[in-house]
Amino acid sequence: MDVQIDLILKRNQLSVTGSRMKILELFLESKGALAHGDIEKRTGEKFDRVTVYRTLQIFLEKGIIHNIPTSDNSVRYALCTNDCSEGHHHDNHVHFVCSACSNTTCLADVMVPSVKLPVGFSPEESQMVVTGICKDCK
Amino acid sequence: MDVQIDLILKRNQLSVTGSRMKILELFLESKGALAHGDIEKRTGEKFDRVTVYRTLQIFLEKGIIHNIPTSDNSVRYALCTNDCSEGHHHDNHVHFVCSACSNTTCLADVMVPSVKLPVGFSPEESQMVVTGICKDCK
DNA sequence: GTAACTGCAAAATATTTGCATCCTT
DNA sequence: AAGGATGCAAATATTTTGCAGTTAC
Repeated sequence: MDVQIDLILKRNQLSVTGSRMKILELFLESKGALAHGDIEKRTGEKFDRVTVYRTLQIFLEKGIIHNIPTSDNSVRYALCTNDCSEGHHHDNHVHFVCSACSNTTCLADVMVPSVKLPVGFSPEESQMVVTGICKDCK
Repeated sequence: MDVQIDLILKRNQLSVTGSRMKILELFLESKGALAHGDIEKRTGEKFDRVTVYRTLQIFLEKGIIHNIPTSDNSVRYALCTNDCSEGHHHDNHVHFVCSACSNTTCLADVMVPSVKLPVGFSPEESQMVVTGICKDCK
């Protein structure tokens, strides 16, 4: 059991339970984003589907993970960077979706550029998704 | 009945039917993006749910509409600009999602900036979504 | 007239809710 | 011990599929 996992959960006033540790571990060790289905598969079908839903839900609320935009109808989640706090996310890097393997990668070093909006629009958050071929499918 | 609607359908080798005309009309008159649910509501519940699914599906295939990324789990569609052709979309403007009214607006004049990707990644398409307060909710 | 489109029924999936039980604190 | 988390069952919601009847061309 990783100390880091323990810490993250406690910092967010969450009980440290098996499913939460396991799911959080998954996020920590996977570079990219996970869909609900990925989690069910990769945890080895150990948890109830409902538990996964509820765990993702509460991680989202606590700001441990955020969901990233996708064009298909899948919902994907990724770990927030350290400075995310409850209800206030700062995940300003670009996400890359591979059209071959359909994995989503966080390009942590590529910041989302800011754009000039028409008058009347006030931005709160920007997200950017680039589709293409990732380095593993090259 | 609008000539434009007729033209768009014929140009894409689609039969001109009531539901297609109506749904296409909805897209033409709404500035922003529509979710499946919006379409069911705004057409006045006239069409079968399945027809809406199938119509969106074929519009998507033909390149009449494209889907835009969202962070919540909704799937939204917007009209393609004129130069979209089958399987090859050029919809390079930014989309704006209002966190108050939750409408999605196409910012046709704001292009998606290009970013430099890490080595190994080849981009095919970029999409950008800005969340905030739109000019109507100001 | 023929091929394509629609609507209905139903299947397959996905998500949410309630509640009794179990586990963390 | 108490409150929260889990798992099961079941209620909802969403999307897909098959097929017979209807419509556009």
